[in-house]
Amino acid sequence: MLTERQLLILKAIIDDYITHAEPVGSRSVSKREDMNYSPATIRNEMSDLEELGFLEKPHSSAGRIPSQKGYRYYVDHLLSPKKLSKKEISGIQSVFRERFSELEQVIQQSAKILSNLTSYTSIVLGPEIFESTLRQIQIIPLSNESAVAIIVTDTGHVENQTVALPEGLNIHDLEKVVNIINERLKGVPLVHLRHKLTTELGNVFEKYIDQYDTMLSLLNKTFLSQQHEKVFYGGKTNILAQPEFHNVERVKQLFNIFEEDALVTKLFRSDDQGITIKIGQENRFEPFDECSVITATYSFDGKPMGTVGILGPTRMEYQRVIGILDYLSKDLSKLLTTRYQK
Amino acid sequence: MLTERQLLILKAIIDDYITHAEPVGSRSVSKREDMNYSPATIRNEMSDLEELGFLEKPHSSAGRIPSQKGYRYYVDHLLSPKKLSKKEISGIQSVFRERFSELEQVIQQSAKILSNLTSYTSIVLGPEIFESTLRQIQIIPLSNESAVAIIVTDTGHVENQTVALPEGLNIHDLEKVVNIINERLKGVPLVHLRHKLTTELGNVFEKYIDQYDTMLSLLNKTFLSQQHEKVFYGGKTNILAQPEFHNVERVKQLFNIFEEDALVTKLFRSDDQGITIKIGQENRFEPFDECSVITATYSFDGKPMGTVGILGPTRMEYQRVIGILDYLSKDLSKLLTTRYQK
DNA sequence: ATTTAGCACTCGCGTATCGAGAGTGCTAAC
DNA sequence: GTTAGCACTCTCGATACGCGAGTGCTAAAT
Repeated sequence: MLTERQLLILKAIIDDYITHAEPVGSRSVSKREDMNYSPATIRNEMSDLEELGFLEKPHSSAGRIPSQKGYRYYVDHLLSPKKLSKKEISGIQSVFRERFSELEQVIQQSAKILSNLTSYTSIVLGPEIFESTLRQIQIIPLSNESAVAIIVTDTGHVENQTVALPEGLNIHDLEKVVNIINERLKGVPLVHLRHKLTTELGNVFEKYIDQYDTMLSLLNKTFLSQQHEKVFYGGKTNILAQPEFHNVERVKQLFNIFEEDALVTKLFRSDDQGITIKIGQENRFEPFDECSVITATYSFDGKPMGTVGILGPTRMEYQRVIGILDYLSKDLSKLLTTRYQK
Repeated sequence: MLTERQLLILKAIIDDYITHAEPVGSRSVSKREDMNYSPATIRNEMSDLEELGFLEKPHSSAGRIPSQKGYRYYVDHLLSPKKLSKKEISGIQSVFRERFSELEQVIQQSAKILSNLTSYTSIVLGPEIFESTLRQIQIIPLSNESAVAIIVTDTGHVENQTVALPEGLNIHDLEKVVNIINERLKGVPLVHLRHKLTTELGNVFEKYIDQYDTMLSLLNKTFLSQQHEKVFYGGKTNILAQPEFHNVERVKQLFNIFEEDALVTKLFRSDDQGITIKIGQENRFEPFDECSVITATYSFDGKPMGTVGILGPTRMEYQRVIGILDYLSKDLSKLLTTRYQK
C-alpha cells in the first residue's frame, strides 16, 4: 500500500508528465506548491515508486516517467473528476442545438467536436444497425437483370445494395414478397430478419409464390451483407502532433489500421456501460502500445447502441477526456431517445 | 532545341533518378549500355542541361536531379509508351471478372488494384451522380415529424436523406406528389431535377395539391443536398513509403487534405478526355509541390463520368502509371457501358 | 573541334570527441 | 526521518575530421 506522500508524489509526476511530455526530475517535483520536501526526499520516494513498478527511467540520468502500471493506478485511484469548462460544455451543446436532420450527421459532428475539444483523435462507432428494427424495404428494378434493394430502419438509417436478379424471376412475385415483408416484419430487429424470413414467412411464401427458393436466397443474400457498423472519425491527424508519432513508420501503421473498419471496431467497441479506459498494452495491439483508448457507450431507449472514443498517447489528459466523453455520450443518448421515441 | 545526345542523357538521368531516388552523377550515366561517352563529356552536357533548366543540383557536389521543367519535357517528349506486364493486365482484369453487384464496389476495387500495382496512392472520383438520371424517388415516413427521402438513379446509386416534415403536412398529398414525380421525371438528369420540378410540374401540383409551397420547398431542400461526388481511395498510406514524405509535418498536411473531399475533387478532377499529368507546382497547391498527379477520365455511354488518378512523387514511374491508368479507365468505361446500357 | 584524362576543389555525411546540463544515488550530517 | 553535498552517469548539441562522390577546369589526345 502506498503512503500518503507517495500518492502525492506519484500524482505530481504523472500530472507533470502529461502536460510537459518530458521525464520529471526530483527538483521540479519539489518545487511544486503543495510539496514541502526537498529533492533528496523526493528522490528516495521516486526510487521506491520505481521499485514498486509505478515509474520507470528512460535512462539512468533522466527523470522518471510513469509506467503503464503507474497510469493504471492514476486513473483508478488518483483521478479527481474535473468539471468541464464552459467552452467545452458549449462546444458539445452546439452539436445538439443544430437541428441536423440525419442521425449520421449528428454522429459525424460529435466526432468532430470531440477531436476539437481534446485535440486527440476521436472515433465513434455505430449506431449499431443490428439493434435497430425494420421500417420498410423496397426493391427497385434497374433493368431486367438487376435491382436495388433498400432497407430503411426505424432510426432513419438507409442501407442499400444492388442485387443481380436471377433469370426468369417474376417481378410481380417479387413485389408481392416485398409487400408481405413490409406488412409482417415491420418492427423486427434487423438481426432477426433472416431468421424470421425463413421460419415465420416460409409457409406464407410457399402458398403464394412460384419461385420460392430463388426468392428466398435472393433476400437472404441482401440481408446478409448488412453486417458492418459504420465508423466515424474526427481529427484523424490530430494524434500526429504527439511526439509519440514523430516517426513515419508508426504513422503508417496507424493509418493502415484506420483503413480497416472491422479492426477499429474491434479495438474501440465497448459493451460495458459507462467509461472504459485501456492503457498502452492493455489494448493488446502492438501499434497502440504507447496509446490509450478511452471509450463511453451511448444508448437509445436504455439499450447500448454505439461507442464514442478517444485515441491519444498514454500520456493523455485523462480526467479532461473522461469528463468530455461522459458528458457527450449522455447527451447523445438523450438526443437519440427523444428524437426517435414515438 | 536539344541535340540528340542531350536527349539521350536527359532521359538516362531521369530514368535513373526515378528508379533510385538519388542524384545522378556523370560516371553512372556513362556506364550505361548505350552510352558511349566518357564521364567528362557527360559532365559538360549536364552542365548545359542545367543551364537550360532541365536539371538542378541539390548541392554543389552531388549529382543532378531533374527539375520540374525536366520532368515536363520527359513526359511530353521522351516517354515511350510501355506495354503492361502480364501481372498488371491480369490484376486489372481480375477486378472486372468478379461480378460485383454494386457499382461502388467496382470502383472501390479499381482504386485498390491501382494502388497495389503502382504502390502509390490512388484516388477515384465519381461516378458523377449529376450526370446520372432519376430512376425513382421514395419517401418513407419515420414518425409524424420526419421521413427518409430516397433517390435511386439509373446506375443503381442510392442517395438518402432524412428530412423534417413541416407541421400539418398531408401525408397523402406527399404520396401523390411522389407518384407524379416518378411518372413524369423518370429519366431526367439529377442536375435538372430542381429546375424541372418548379417549371414543368408547378402547374400540375397547383391543381392537385393544397400545400403546394411547403411541398416544393421540402423537395427542393432534399434535392439540393445531393451535391458531392464521392471520393474513393486506394493505398492511402502507400505514399508514406516515399522519402519525400519522411517528415511528419508533411504527412499531416497530406492527410488533412484527404479528409476534405471537396478539395481532393478539385485537385484531381479532370474534364479532358484521356490522360492528364500535373507535375509538382503545376498542381498549384503547396503540399503537392513534390508530387505529381496523373489522371484519366472514364466514361459511361461516351460521356465522361469520373476520374481515376494516381498521386505519387514527382519522381514517379510515369510510363508505367500512364499505361495502367489508360488501360483501367478504358476497361471501366467499357464495363459501365455494357452493364447499365439497357 | 571534339572528346577525354587528370586533378584540385567542394560538399555532405558518418564518426569521434568533448563539455554542458540535468538528474541520480549514496553518504554523512542535521 | 530529512536534507545537503558530491561524485557519477547519461544525453545532447557543437565541433572537428576524413572519406567518398561528384564537379569544373585545363590541357592533352583524337
